[in-house]
Amino acid sequence: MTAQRSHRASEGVRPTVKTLAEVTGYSIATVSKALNDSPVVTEDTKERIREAARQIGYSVNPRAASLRTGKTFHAAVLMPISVAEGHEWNGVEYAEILSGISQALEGSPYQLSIHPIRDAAEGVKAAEAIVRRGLADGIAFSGVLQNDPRIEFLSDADFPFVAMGRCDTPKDYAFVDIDSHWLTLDATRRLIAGGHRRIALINPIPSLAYAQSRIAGFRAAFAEADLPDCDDLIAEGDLTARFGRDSVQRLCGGASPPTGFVCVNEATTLGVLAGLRDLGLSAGRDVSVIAYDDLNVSEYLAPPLTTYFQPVEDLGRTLGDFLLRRMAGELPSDLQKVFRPILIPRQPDRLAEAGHSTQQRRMK
Amino acid sequence: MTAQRSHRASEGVRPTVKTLAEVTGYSIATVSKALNDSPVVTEDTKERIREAARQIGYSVNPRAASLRTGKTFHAAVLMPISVAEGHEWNGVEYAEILSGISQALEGSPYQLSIHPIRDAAEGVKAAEAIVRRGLADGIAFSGVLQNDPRIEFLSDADFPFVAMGRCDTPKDYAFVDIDSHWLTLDATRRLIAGGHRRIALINPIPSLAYAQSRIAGFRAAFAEADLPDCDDLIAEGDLTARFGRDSVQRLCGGASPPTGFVCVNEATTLGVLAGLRDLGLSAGRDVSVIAYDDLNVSEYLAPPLTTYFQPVEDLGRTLGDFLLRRMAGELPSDLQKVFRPILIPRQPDRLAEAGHSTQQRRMK
DNA sequence: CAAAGCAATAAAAACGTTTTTATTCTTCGC
DNA sequence: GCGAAGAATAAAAACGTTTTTATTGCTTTG
Repeated sequence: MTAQRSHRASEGVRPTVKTLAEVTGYSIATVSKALNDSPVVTEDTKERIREAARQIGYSVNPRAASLRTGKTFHAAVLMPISVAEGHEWNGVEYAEILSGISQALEGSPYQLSIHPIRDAAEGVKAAEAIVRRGLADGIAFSGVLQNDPRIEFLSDADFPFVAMGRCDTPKDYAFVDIDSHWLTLDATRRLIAGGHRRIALINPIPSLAYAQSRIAGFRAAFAEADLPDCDDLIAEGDLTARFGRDSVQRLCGGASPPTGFVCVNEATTLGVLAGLRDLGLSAGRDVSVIAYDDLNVSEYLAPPLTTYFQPVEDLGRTLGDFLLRRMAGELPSDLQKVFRPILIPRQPDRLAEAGHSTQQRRMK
Repeated sequence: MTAQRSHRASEGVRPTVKTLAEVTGYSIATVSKALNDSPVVTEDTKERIREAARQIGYSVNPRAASLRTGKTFHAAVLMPISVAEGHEWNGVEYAEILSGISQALEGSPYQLSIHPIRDAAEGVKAAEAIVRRGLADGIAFSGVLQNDPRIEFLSDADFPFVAMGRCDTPKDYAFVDIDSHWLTLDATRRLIAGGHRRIALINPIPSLAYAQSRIAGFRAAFAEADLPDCDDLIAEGDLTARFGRDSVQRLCGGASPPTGFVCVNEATTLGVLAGLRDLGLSAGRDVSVIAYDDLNVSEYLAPPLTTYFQPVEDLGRTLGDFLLRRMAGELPSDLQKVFRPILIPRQPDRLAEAGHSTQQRRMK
């Protein structure tokens, strides 16, 4: 009738349960029950009604059903929107996460809706709005902080959610995560085994929960080898290429510069490589760089890098699966999974011999 | 009452217009009209009712309103989900697009919901479902084909939509796009001016509308310089790094290999650089490579590349803005915008002197 | 000063479901 | 053969809005 829905008028009015009732001769109550596979209606009539529904192309109006049942059939994702200035690539492959979640939701009656947030604080506000206004039946989010207010709030509200990332809250919540502690432990071990003693850790901002796991793993590697730690070589910042480049600049300007780097994502790794080139250093020859990939990119870098690879889409798929199950009432304690990335070695990652040492290169 | 909404029980029942009516002493009709700023209710009562709404934290139930009005207050995005195998990065920064759209929708009553699709055909099915089942009030999508069935369908259904990309349909539809013709024309010109005569165009699959624009611009540059075309040096494929690398391999194996490359996105460019290295060739010395960036990445490549840069987030923001306006009834002809990327020169892009020629390098 | 007009608000209907309650019709036990 | 039980279906209420129609109480006007 209005301009907005003129498209409906052109193809006749949309069929409802009432239409279906008239067509089949049953009451709308029976029709509704039949379509919802209620046990009180006989199999024969169910089949007849379903057939008629197919015939006239009936599909339920989700908002009407929602009004009655209170369920929204929407799953919300709190998606960080870019804040890095100058359109710096921060490499967070949210498209992959969303793709994974979508795949999990496919076939379910749930729609995916996204709520943009700039930081965790906005995340709480978004979550509150979703719960209060009944915008969705469950929430997914990533970038878990050490004390994440979203986890606090949603746990207390007893609202279904799944987080990508762990933190040490007493609440038992559903999550998927990457084994960051193992990752940096293993990567640092590898470099130590290669003869490196001064190793840099390129890390995200410390408020993120996994940043702490990475630091712990990093430290553990030195501790178990009875070596002095390299806490002075931990760089923390946003995950842009610029941050990677700047970190190299800063770290290599110190008295005892690193010979090895443990990186955090594709964008920063790209920046680290660029930073090394700035100094006339070459990864694989003068220094060793180990990457972490959400995407499959390190193979194409110059040089191709040893990397820990975990397709983030897989995490997304599990996240979506967990969210469905959480919304169906499963307990958080049954919905927790930690992924261990696979190591793809592409470099020996050994300390360069003296002739090519970092210190000498830096002189020129 | 049910387990699913136990979180509501804990914080009391959610206020409705009825609550608000009881609290203020007005009827629910007046309350509703007041909240919708109807001219028939006096300013005094409006203010009183609004104040009460604030007091008790009332917010409208969108699904109830939707049921009555027929509007859904959802904007749908058809998002391609990854199909490239082996988790190859295809560089389509959908997160940026979504971020842009979100920003445009912020402050409006519209929610963003995403519908995963694998190709344009699935896109039509998704669009049909959205229209038929009334899942959203408008649709946005990208990856426009030469004869895009989604445009055909949605135009005919008179359903609001905005596309990212143009095609030469007779329908007048709303779109945002990048000036691909100009881009490849300008890039090829630049290489020709630098002395290059054999230039490769790394292109997406030909069914995409912008693939044809790119080819046309590419050809135009040779035509205006009165030079033989390089149609034999057009590579077409999915936009992965692998495709870039493989294309270099194939093109440089020919009788008259390219000395210059016009690339299509970050991932392919990365692949092209890797492919060149495979052959012992170096971009900037032996051959010239010009990139196109959605993200700001080319600065960090080895070597930093001349690039045409267009932040895709800006396109997304305009797309979202157009979609809002289209849903509000504005005409498609007023909602069309073409973005021209900016050139960021980082290399001279001149043909290498004989001593470093491509042919010689390839011998070793 | 009574009828008409108008401004403000209230009542009621409608949107399309689901669910609770009511009705009909068979069947069965005694 | 009659009441009760039970199976199948129908009727009605409810979800929370918006919108159409109705009511009330003033003002205005001839």
